[in-house]
Amino acid sequence: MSTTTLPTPPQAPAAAAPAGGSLTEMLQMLRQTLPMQRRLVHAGDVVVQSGQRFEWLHVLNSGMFKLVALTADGRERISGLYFKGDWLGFDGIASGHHTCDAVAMDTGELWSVRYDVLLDAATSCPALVAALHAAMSREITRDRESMMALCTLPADARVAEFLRQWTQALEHRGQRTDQLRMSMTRAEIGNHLGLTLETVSRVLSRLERAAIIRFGERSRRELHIAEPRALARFVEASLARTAPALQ
Amino acid sequence: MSTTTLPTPPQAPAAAAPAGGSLTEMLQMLRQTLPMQRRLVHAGDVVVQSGQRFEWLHVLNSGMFKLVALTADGRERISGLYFKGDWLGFDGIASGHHTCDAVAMDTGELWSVRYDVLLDAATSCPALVAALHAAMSREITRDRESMMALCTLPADARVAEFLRQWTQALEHRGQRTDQLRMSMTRAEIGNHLGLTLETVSRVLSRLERAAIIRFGERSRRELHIAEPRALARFVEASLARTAPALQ
DNA sequence: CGTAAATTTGATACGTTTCAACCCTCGTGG
DNA sequence: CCACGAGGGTTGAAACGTATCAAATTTACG
Repeated sequence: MSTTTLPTPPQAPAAAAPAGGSLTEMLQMLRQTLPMQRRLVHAGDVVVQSGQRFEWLHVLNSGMFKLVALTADGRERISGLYFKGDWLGFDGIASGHHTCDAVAMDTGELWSVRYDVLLDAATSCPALVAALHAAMSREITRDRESMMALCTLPADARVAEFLRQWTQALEHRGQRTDQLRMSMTRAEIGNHLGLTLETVSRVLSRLERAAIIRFGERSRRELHIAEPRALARFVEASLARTAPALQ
Repeated sequence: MSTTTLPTPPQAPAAAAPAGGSLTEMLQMLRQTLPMQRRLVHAGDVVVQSGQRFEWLHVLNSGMFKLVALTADGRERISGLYFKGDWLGFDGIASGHHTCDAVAMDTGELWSVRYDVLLDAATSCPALVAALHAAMSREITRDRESMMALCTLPADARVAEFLRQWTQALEHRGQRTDQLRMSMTRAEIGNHLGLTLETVSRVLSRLERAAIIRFGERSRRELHIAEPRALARFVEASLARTAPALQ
């Protein structure tokens, strides 16, 4: 590596400060500085549609959304899950049109702002730019992390890692992580993970037998997770078993 | 191309206009409005390092880079390839630190600008914001598209789709698409695609037998692609064969 | 309640990995 | 000049994991 570090000026730039602050701070800041349209959504509501002209950005105040992408050959894939504080609509900025559907998975509240309005407001409020860029940056790193896990891991680890990322997302938002209400069917989970619904079902059963998850008494859509870290350990164990492969 | 029309009347938002204009226009605009540090890089140079404090954004003026991510358990994955006009470093904005290595794959020229300097300049130049947002948005959609292909497809289609995306990237940059100099080893390609190097090798041989690609006389690192669209057709054919599965 | 959808579980088929052998090219040094 | 070794690449046979197909069972919902 002939390239040494870049010429770094001595004074510490503000650029390196983690942008955006806490989640609730960001939401409060947005509400105070932007004319947001707030509305309630219900499971199944499509709030962004593929092909639609890009005009709005959306911020989730509550609820959960899935992003559904359509491949060239007509199959559709769930490319991500979104929670409180996440933004929707970034995909439209570059081309002027959206490339995915965003679908509500339960009732929630959505804040929407026109992109041009946001840009105007941003010129007089640097915190707004910081929040926007932080959100886009997070989206990039999050997608990347998700891809790493979902593309590489064997089925066991893939499902476990999916649950781990989910609980982690809840944890970051201060919500309880010892139980999950899965609003997705096994087929949807499989679709998202690149597995069949049967494999997902089998892995969940295996995770239950390993006492890492427990199903709700009422429904196997509810998961109890006594110790979220057990999921991470399970993923590592799967890798240690199967992957001497490096590089 | 309406790159400079940002503050707009409410009815017809410029937000929907494809931002950034052409690639050469964007590069020219950047050079004129920003104090960029230009430098040459060579194969193997690490221009961004994981863990490094975020301070700079980089724009590729020429050459090709790979982004290398490290998983929690120490494996490393090539999470993307970058070409002329692409930006590097967005992953650092949110957290203040980079999460990937960016490594040059051949000689090229890199333009670097401090993020805080860019933000300052952006307040007086809307086109700069537009270009930045467009680049981030493109990164999001590109990663997503790449994930769709690389996670879902069977090995044959995965390699073919990888080549297709590569030639498409070259096409968008006005470079010749009938031949590829693969600066990656089979192992690196496999690493990126989630396949073993043997499988990559087999698929490439199969693609040659199917007369979709031809190897260079000198080296099997050079590919001739008579008709890039044949790659797309091959991907579709693979899917038609294996995937009655929908939903 | 009754029916359709969702889920679980098993047996088998298929594709990819693994392991192994061999080839080729290139640079080095005897 | 040729022998040699290392790294990259190709190809084959067997092992493994997941998909597929096919039930049986449970759950959701009008």
